[in-house]
Amino acid sequence: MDGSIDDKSEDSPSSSGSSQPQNLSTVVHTITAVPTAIPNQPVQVQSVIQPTQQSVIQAAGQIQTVQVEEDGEGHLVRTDTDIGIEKRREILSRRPSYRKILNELSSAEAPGIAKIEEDKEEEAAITSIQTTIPSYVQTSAGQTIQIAAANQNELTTQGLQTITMTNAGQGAVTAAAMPAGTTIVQYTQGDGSQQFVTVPAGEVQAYQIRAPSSLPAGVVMATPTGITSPQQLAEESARKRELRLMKNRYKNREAARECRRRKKEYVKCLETRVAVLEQQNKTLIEELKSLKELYCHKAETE
DNA sequence: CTTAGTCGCCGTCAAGAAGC
DNA sequence: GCTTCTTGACGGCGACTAAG
Repeated sequence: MDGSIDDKSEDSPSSSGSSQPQNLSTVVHTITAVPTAIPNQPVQVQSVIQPTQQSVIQAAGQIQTVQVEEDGEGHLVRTDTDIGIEKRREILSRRPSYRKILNELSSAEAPGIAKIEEDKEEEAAITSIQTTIPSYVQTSAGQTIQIAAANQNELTTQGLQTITMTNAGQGAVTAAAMPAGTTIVQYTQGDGSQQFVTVPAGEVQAYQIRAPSSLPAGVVMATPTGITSPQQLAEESARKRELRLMKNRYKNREAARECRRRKKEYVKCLETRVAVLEQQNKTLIEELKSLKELYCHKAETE
């Protein structure tokens, strides 16, 4: 069950994401779990959480204050059934991202925890495609052919220096989900990095290399010139679709990596918090013990 | 040595959220 | 409304380990 957390202790302002307690003393909070599948049903949860954790979830989900009453057995029961439930459920239908959670945690926490940086690696990401795709190409014993650019000015404005066409229609390429006979068009940029596009065999000479604005810098679409028949148009659109899918898959691969990294970081952060809290709990228990002893000793002497 | 089970990592897809 | 981002779920793969 995906539950929201609502603070029942003293000053729980649902409006403020900024007024977070800075000390890490243990506070008993009431967790009001809002069932997403069974609406308006009171739930009974009590737990001990930290102020920062509570503030995180408040900030992410903008939780409202809810009425909580104690039932006969000492459980805390949520009793409000009126406005805001739908909205809250809507808000909570998806948990906030790890990036948000961890950044909130970091801002509330001591400065030891680093924030998750925004992605500023767009260029690096595009560079890494060059290290991925060549593995399909280098294993083939393809014939390399130098071709001339159809529009030299256009190419030079894109920073291209050489264009190399690699005839790589062997098994290594077909294993990479490319049709047999597919030709890889490879070109080298000014910085020495390489890019690849796929072109069906037999159509190479009819192609003009261009760089459409919709693609990331450096990725080139190969567009056939003089296509007239519906079949060629269909092939062309299929090719474009495949290229788009390849691009999406690549981006998602990177995104999944990032997501896993953030998740790991988030879990690590939580584990650290658990360790800290356990230690604090220990200390507090010891403190309570010694105070009790002191009090008993004093009472005995009087 | 082989096999089965487990674990961690990865790529992909799909769905929802967020941005424009 | 469309595109991009984020993340859960799923399956595949390799490494490791214990049992036979």
